[in-house]
Amino acid sequence: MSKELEKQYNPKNVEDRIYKTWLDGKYFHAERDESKQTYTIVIPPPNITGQLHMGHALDNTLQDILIRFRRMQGFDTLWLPGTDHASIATEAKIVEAMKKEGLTKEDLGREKFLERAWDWKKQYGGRIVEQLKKLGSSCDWDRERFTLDEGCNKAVNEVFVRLYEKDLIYRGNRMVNWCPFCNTSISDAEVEYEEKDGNFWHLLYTVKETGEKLELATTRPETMLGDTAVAINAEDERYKHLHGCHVILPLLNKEIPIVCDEHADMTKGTGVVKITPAHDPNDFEVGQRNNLPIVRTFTYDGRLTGAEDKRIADELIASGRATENEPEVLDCGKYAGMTTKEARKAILADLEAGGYLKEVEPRKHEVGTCYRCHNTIEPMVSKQWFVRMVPLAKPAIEAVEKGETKFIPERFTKNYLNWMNGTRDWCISRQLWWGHRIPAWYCEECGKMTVSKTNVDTCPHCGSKNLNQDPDTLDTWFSSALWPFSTLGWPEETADLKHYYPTNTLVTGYDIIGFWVSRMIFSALEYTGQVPFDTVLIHGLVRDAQGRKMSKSLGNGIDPLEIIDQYGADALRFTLATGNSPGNDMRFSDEKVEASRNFANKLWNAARFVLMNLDENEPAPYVPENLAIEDKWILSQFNTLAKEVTASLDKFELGLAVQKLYDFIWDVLCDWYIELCKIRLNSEDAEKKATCKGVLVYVMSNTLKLLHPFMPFITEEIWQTLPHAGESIMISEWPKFTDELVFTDDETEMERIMTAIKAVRNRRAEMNVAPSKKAEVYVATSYKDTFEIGKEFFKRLASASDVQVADSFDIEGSVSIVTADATIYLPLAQLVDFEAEKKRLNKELAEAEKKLGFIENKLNNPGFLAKAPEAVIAQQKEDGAKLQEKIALLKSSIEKLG
RNA sequence: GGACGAUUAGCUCAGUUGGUAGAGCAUUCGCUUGACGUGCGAAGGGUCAGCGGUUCGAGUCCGUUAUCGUCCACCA
Repeated sequence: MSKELEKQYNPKNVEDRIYKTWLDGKYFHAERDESKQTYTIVIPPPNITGQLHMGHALDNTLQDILIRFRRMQGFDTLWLPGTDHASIATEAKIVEAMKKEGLTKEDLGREKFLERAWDWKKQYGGRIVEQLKKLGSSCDWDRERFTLDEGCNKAVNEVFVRLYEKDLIYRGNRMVNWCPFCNTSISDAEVEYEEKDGNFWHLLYTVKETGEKLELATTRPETMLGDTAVAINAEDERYKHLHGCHVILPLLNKEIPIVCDEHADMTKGTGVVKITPAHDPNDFEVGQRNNLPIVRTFTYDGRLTGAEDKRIADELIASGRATENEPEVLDCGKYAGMTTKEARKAILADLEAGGYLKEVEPRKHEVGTCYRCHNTIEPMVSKQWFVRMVPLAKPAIEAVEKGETKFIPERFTKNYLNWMNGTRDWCISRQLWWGHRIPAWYCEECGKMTVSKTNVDTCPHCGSKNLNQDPDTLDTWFSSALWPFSTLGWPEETADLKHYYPTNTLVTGYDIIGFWVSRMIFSALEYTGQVPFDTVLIHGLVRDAQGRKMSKSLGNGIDPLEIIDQYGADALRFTLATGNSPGNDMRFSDEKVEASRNFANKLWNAARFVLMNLDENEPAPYVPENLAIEDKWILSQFNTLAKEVTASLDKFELGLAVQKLYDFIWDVLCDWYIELCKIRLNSEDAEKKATCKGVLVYVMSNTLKLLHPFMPFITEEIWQTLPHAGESIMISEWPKFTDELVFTDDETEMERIMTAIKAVRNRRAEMNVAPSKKAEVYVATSYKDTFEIGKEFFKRLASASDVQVADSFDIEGSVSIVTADATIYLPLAQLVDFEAEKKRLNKELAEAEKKLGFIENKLNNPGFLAKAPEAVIAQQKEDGAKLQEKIALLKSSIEKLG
């Protein structure tokens, strides 16, 4: 025995050590090799605020499987890692930490705040990277990037300026989603709608000209101070007499017009809508169409505006520097300074007191909330930067329609196209400090704006030095959108960019197709003229055992690191890869990980068995001429496995690939081949022993290779102890299907023996015969040669004391077992109830005849014969013939019983 | 309101060119079998949600209904 393994696999003794050898060997590092085909994946950069969760574990397991597979296949592979600065999440964390010291952002100032943020990044930003390593991720860490590093920042500025110059980025007062809690605008994609209980408040506005009361409903009465019109539909017969009239806005006693607009739907409510252009997206549009003033009544921190707010706005307007759609601001008087919630209460009370509140109708409705803090979003007109989406979306839609980028599974294409087709201009400015600062400068002298890739200290319009850079930063997704090429050096024409771009596969969850995938695609097309990747592999969510989404608030998250600690990274990876089909959610449970751990242990012990049987100066490769039937059988099976696993991986069917490996290793290799090997290994025949060992080593080490992408640690550990050439399994050659290992006839013969053995075991178990009670076995068959070879197998695997093979036997009072190829007699007469035996055989006969009838029906069907493929017909004929043989044998057995 | 997904053994899920169904766990029976009890051998258990259609043949394709779920949508 040359080497010894422990009786149980202990991942803790293995994983960190192995990972270090991979790092030391530089196997993850991509060296550009022009002679090879490239395979590139860029990691979806995890947030630096993040801790590894199951979603990351799944996402990175899938990526690592693909990368390891292609690497072994000989591709020049690059898996490029990195992290995302996560502007809003990180900033919130830091603000929170400062709060404990009694500090605010403003106390510190921008520069000091950013210092803190970078310190925080240094301290915690690497945490998730270390956690990815625990999983076994084979990323090229030498190329690790950060969305806020110098290169990415350069790319961001380049893109911003180019888009600005093409008028695809603009600044203006538009309706945005404002989070008063995070104190920033967020994009449409970042709004989550939640159903909440609310009311329709039916209000009465008096018509100035006629004195009648006009009824209208609103879900947000607190916005009424900002109403600058009410709208009716021009076709609405009920209100035709009011065209051109006005209403008196309650509480303010302000006269506002009644306008006709398509937005007013005659079929809903009373057909009258109040219009608040500053605080409702629809109303903003109505205001635009009807030239209504925009009156802002909310501050950016979610309170009602007062005298000071009005003064600032008035000053701006007076200065002449206000831009298009600059809102006026109302001094809300007694309501000033109230939160919107307080204001709702106060305003409703006053409306009621004034007789303006007709009715309160309870109603559930969808309320927009901030994806981060889940507070209610206030729609607000605000001056922000936007990306003009329509011209950018068009090529991105076409590229996917043409199949330049494919989604797997295919159905997500529709999801993507819907998103792209419906998308509105993208609000990209954020009132945050942690992020890419907008490269625009405003001149205090002439008021003009300059957009530039580099710092501007002199105004190009007037020569003034009195310039201020825009204080806002860009949406985090703006930099992530450039990730596939900014990380490779773009806008420089770097060697990496030329070699590895466009990338191949993007692996991500369906939840960020809109946020991220779509933006990468249109960005890549715009700046690089190519799609960023050819395939998007979409996976689902990992849910808990009850099927609930894992979340912090529920506290039902399962920590992948704890699972790794308890069961090993391989078991975790195997669990995530197995039984999981693309795009579908999966449930995660300890039982599943246990099953994976058991599988690892099974493999480990199979390897132990092989090693126990090798001695110092072996291994010699097997000699093909000496191969036994079971050798040819396993080699042929392995050969098929290699073909199928490769095909499955090519098609991104990782779950199927892993299932095939599991079945092969457990059911074929361990349960049959290793058991059969014991016969020769325990014999004294040196040549047979050598052949057996040679085949064992061959099959074991090549199977390990196929399994390696899924379970990298254990396969490496075992492979290193087996005879091997090369430094590491992860850079060894991927097994290929080969004609030399096709042994169809031997497989067929082997199946005959196996079927018979299973039938004997089955009978013995039914009759409760202890395995220790050996019995003679008589095999009556026309395949005498085959069963002669199989004699020893029966002894080993079917508790046979001795085996006789002949054309037929005439044995009284024995159990008979019928397969398609043989009738087997067990002389266990004393255990047999012959009546029961007869019944059993008759039952079997009936089943066989039923099956045969079904097949014959098919074969007598002219339609089937004419249209079914030949292979299917041949198969049916063969099955039919087998059944006929079996039926004949059953009949004769029954006869013998009398 | 739209789109998509799920519905297969008690539970969790596979099933990819349409040929009457598989795994793991659970259950039952048996096993000190010299790799492994994180194991070995065996068994039971399914009109593949309902209905209709295409087809020689449908879990698989089409239509429809039901239940559950997800995403998207400006409905006062």
